[in-house]
Amino acid sequence: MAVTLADVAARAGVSSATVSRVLSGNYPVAGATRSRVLRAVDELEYVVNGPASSLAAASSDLLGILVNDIADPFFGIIAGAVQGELEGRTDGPGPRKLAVVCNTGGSPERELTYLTLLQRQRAAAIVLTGGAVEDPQHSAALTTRLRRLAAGGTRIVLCGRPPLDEPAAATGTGARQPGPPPSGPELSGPPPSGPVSSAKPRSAAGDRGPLSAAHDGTRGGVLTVAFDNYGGARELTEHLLALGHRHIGYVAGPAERTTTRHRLEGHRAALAAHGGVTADRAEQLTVHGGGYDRSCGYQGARELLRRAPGTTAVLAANDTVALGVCAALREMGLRVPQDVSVAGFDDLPFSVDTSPALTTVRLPLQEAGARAGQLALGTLAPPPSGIVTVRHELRLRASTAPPRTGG
Amino acid sequence: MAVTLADVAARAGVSSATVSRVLSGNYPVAGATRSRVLRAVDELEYVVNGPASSLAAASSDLLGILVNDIADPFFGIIAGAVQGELEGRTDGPGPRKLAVVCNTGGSPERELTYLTLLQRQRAAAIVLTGGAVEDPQHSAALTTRLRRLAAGGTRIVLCGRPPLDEPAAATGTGARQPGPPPSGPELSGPPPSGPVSSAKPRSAAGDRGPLSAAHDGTRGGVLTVAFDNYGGARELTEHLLALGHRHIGYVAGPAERTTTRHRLEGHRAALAAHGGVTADRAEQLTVHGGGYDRSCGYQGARELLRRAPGTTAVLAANDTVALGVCAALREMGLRVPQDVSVAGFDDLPFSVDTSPALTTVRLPLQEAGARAGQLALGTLAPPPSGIVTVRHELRLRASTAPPRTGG
DNA sequence: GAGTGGCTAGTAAGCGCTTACTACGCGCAC
DNA sequence: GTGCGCGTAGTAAGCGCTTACTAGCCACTC
Repeated sequence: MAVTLADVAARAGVSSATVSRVLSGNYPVAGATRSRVLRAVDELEYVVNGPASSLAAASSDLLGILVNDIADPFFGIIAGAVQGELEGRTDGPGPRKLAVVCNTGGSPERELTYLTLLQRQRAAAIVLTGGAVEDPQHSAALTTRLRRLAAGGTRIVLCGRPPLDEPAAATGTGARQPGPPPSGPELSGPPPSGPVSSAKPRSAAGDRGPLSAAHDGTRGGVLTVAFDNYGGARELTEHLLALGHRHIGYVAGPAERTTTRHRLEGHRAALAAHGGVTADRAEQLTVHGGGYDRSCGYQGARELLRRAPGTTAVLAANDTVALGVCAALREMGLRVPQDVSVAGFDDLPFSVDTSPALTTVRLPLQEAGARAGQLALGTLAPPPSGIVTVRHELRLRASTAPPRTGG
Repeated sequence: MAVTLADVAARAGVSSATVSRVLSGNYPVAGATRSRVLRAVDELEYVVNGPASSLAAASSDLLGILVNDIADPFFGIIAGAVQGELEGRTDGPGPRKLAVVCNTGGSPERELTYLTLLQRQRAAAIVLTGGAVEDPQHSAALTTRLRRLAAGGTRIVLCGRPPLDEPAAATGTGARQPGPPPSGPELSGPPPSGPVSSAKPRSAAGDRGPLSAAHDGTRGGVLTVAFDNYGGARELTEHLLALGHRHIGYVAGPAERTTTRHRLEGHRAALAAHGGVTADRAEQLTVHGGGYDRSCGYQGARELLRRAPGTTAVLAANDTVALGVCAALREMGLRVPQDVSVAGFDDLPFSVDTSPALTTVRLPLQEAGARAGQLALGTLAPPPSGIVTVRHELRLRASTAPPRTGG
């Protein structure tokens, strides 16, 4: 049924080895022979058998991308950018590598399951995007898993989640570590090595054998493209404080996610630095949602305003959540920003078009995805630290304004 | 380095055939043996070699999904739903099949390229989502290609694009065929077979040999989950007409897409049926954008209002475009809906939260994706026609209202 | 007590491709 | 003229898994 290499070889009057060489182009073949082969390929409409090829060559041209929610543009943009990089590398006619996008739904089990599936396919690289779940047991399992994959030659890139050695991921205790006070939002700054996890108990699961030195970068060869969620949130809160707000609510994402934690910690840090708000009060003004979607924002805002009717500003876990917050406020008869200011995070495409336009923190998702793709492909040499940090940027728009009364 | 079947077999004291059987579970193995094998698998952390397995079994567990824009929630939702179906089939621990999401960016060439890539991987099924490009040459090439893949045993499902036999896809002439006047928006109506392409020139490319009867369904085994873009747009326009609007602008999507054409034709049909608007006028009030994104809506609205300042309502190609339209109107000092009514299409999650909330046509993307996934997996028996049509539903919200003056 | 059939498990032949190794032919230097 | 080396192309040994076929074992039956 299917046309094989041998068929093409017969038609071109050469051996199958020659055909293989022509197609992979990694061996000198005389011009005449080459074109004869190519013609035969064309005439027979031959399409390489990927599995056979992967088996023989012990490698595949699959690249896995794990996302928490494929319907969320946040991930769509990143995934699209990663794929864009695959196309750049046109080793022949069109892209050679294929991206496998896996929707984990934020579930640790599925994350692990997909990792296995990808490993089974012998994926050449895997990019894990978005916040990680902070369950210590899962973190340990995941870390071990990723390290082993990396040691086995699979390129692993984390995009938008903390590097593997980050305290919360490598520590066995259940206690939450303080957020990372990044040295700055700059591109590929030096690793914040110093104060990080001094008493690190070498991860819970048995670390069998010395993880052979992987391609490059430290941290067992697991590369990272990091967002400065902490810094972004802090700046955003500082903006609100500067406007005069003192009753700032926070509708956070799911409690056990790194992204949630870092943003929240940045927020709290700004509050603490300013001094006008007690930790207790800040705690009271924080509501955790079950996800990063619109309805969480809606419910979160209602809960928040019930707890603290005097709230004059609401920070949302991200732009989508902010949308829900706005809807709830509007429904309660509160105007944005006259009665309550609202700010999001991420600066998704729609955020500039909401009314009022949303104040938010722009994360260069496109760029982050591209970088992650390059790291995964080996196109971009990773910095010594193995960590590339991308810039964020405050986007001040119409949804935030000074509070009506002085605060 | 890698653990193989043989290693597991040795450890369990059985032959590799037995291990294979335990893992695939398609052959009786004594309980004791099975558990011994399973333990060995566990201890060795064995992960099947997918390529080898696919090669030997002449099948793979990859399912391809082609989308026009992965950053667009429209596609994200569909893709997510398709993947959801894969997980349902837990033949073992977790999902067995893997979804490969390919971002074509709406480019015909890339569509073909990805098809080749998927064919190379011997994907078990391929789902093509979203509107198709109507270039006759490309259509012919695509049709031939899909038919051949289907004949070769790959399940092909079109989701949100017309069935293969639809006039514009099978005709060699450049002339645009009239839009499909669907019998109704009901689930799996009979195929509108009759009047379709009588003088069909058997497609441009050489149709070698009789396409062997594929699994099921007509149309060469290519299944379809269809949206009634035509009907939805017509109803939406009827709604506007009923409100009293007579100057209805249309900011359409890219001209050469089936989705664009069908929606536009539905719109025009409503106008024609109503009688109050001439075809010329309708033509004048139509602006084509270069894509389905926000900026196209923004520019389109500006262009439209320049051409026809008296416009009292604007229909957008989809919700995202509608967002851009609203932004442009707002910028021009026009209020929605007091000065100009705006309506979208698709009913994406954010549409209920815009302000004003967007009137639109709800497309059950989730359901469509799920059905497409089921068809691709063979879980859902396709109707005789091979076409499943999903319901749409008008969502009347705050962005549409009667025009200020009587029209 | 030999025959029969139902379970299990092993044997081994590929699946289609890659690639180390080998073979051939020809020009050039000695 | 012989030898060497380079540029090409063929040979064939796997890659790790699936599966048809075969074989052993045991409980029954006639």
